[in-house]
Amino acid sequence: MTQLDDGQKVLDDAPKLGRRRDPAKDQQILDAAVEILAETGFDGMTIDMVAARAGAGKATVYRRWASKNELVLDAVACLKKNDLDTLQIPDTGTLRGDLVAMIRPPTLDDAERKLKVMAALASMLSTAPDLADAANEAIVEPRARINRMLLHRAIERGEIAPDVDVQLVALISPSMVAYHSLIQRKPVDREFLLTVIDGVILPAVGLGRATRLTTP
Amino acid sequence: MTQLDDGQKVLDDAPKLGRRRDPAKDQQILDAAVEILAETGFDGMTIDMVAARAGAGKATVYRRWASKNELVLDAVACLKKNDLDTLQIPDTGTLRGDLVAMIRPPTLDDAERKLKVMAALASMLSTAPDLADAANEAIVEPRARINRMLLHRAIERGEIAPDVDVQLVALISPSMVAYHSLIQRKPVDREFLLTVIDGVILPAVGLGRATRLTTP
DNA sequence: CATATACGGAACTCTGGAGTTCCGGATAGA
DNA sequence: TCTATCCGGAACTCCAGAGTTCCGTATATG
Repeated sequence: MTQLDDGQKVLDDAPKLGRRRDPAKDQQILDAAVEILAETGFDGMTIDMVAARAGAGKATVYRRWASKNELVLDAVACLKKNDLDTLQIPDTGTLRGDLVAMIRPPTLDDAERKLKVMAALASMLSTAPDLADAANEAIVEPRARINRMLLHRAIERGEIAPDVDVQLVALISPSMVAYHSLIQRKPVDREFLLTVIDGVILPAVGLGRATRLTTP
Repeated sequence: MTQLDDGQKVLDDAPKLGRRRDPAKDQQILDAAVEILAETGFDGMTIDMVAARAGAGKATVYRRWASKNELVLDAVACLKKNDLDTLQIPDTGTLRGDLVAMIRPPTLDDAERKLKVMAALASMLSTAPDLADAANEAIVEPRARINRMLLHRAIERGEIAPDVDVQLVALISPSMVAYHSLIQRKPVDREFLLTVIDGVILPAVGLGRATRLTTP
C-alpha cells in the first residue's frame, strides 16, 4: 500500500465535518489504471487518461497517490485481490482433469488481462525491483501456486512419481502461454492449452507418451 | 532496411567530390542502439545516448535514419546478421547431445542480449506490427529454427517418434528461458538449461522418463 | 441552514526528449 | 592545393506529459 491516506488507517485523520473521501473512487481509479496500462504500456499511459477513464479529475488522482509510479504499483498489487474470485481450484480426481478444468473463460480472461499488464511492465522489471516483486506476487505466483498444488495432490494420490520437479513443471504452462501470447502474438485458445497439457506437461510428469527407454 | 541512403543503392547519388559517408559508422550506431535499448528500454533510450555511445553527433544519426522508430527497427533487424557467426549448429548424433552442445558461452550471451532487447520491445509488440515482425524474425525464429532442425534430424535417425509436435517442442526452451530470465529475473545458467532439457523437452519427445501408462 | 471538505475540470509551470539548424574542423577526390 | 562533403557538437524549437494550483459545485455532517 503506497496510498497517501486510507481514511481508515488513522481514524483521527478522518474529517469531522464536510464531504468524505469516496472509497469507491479509489477502486475506479485503480481499475482504470490497469486498463490503460494493459492497452498502452507504462510510458504510453498518462494520468489524464486514467482520470478520464475513471470519471475523475487529475487532481483527485494526485490527492490519493503521490506519483504515477506509486499509482501503477498499487494498480498492479490490486490485481492480486481479484484473482481470488476468478481462480477457483478444480478437483476432478486426475491431474489431466484438473489441468483441463482450469481452461475456463473467467480464468482465461483473467490470464489475458494479466499478460498484457506484464507486457506493459516488461521493460522496467530489470530496473525497478519494487515493481518486479509486485508483478511477480500479483501475476506470476497465483497461477504457479495453483499448478504446484495440483501436482502435489497428484503425487499424494500416487498418480505421478514423488520425485517430479514440481517447481519446474508448474512453470511450463505460464511460460509457454506468455511466450505464445506476448511474443508470438497468437491467441491463447483452448486448443493451444490442450496441446501444451498433453504434449508437454503430462509427458514431463511421466504420463501420456510412451518412452523408448522403457518400451523396447 | 529503412535507412535513408545507402550510398551503394544508387550509385549516381554518390558524391563525386569530397569526403564520403563512413559505412562503419552505421554499424557503430546500430550497435550502440542495441546496447542502449537493452539497458534502458525503448522509451528510456534517447538519440543523444545512442550518439554519445557511438561516438557520433545527433545530427549524424538523423542524417542516416529519419526517426527513432526507424533506427530501432534497423537495430533489431541487425541482430539477425550477427547470430550467423555465433549460432553454430551442433551434430553429436543424439538429440540430448545436440541440445546440451547448444549450451555454450557465445550462444548463451547472444541469447541474453536478445532477451533484454525483447523485454525492451515487449510493450510495443501488440501495437507495432512492423517491429513485432522484425523482432520475431531476428530474435525468436533463429533459435526456434535450430531446435526444429535438431528434432527433425532425431526423427530421421529414428531416435524419436515421427509424430512428435516439432513446432511445439521447439518452443519449450525459448519460452521457459524467457520466462525464467525476464519475469523471474533469475540467471540463465547451465544448470537451469539442463533441468529443462532433461525434465521437460526429452520427456515430451518420449525420451527420459518412464510412463505409468506403458510400464504397469 | 451553515460549514468544512472532496469533487471534476481547467489552466498553469516545468522538464525532458524528438527533431532541426548551424558551425568549425577534418578529409577524400580532382 | 582546392573544394565539396561529412563529421562532432552545440544551440536551438517544439511538444507532450508530470505534477500543481485554483475555482465553482456538490455533499455529508453538525
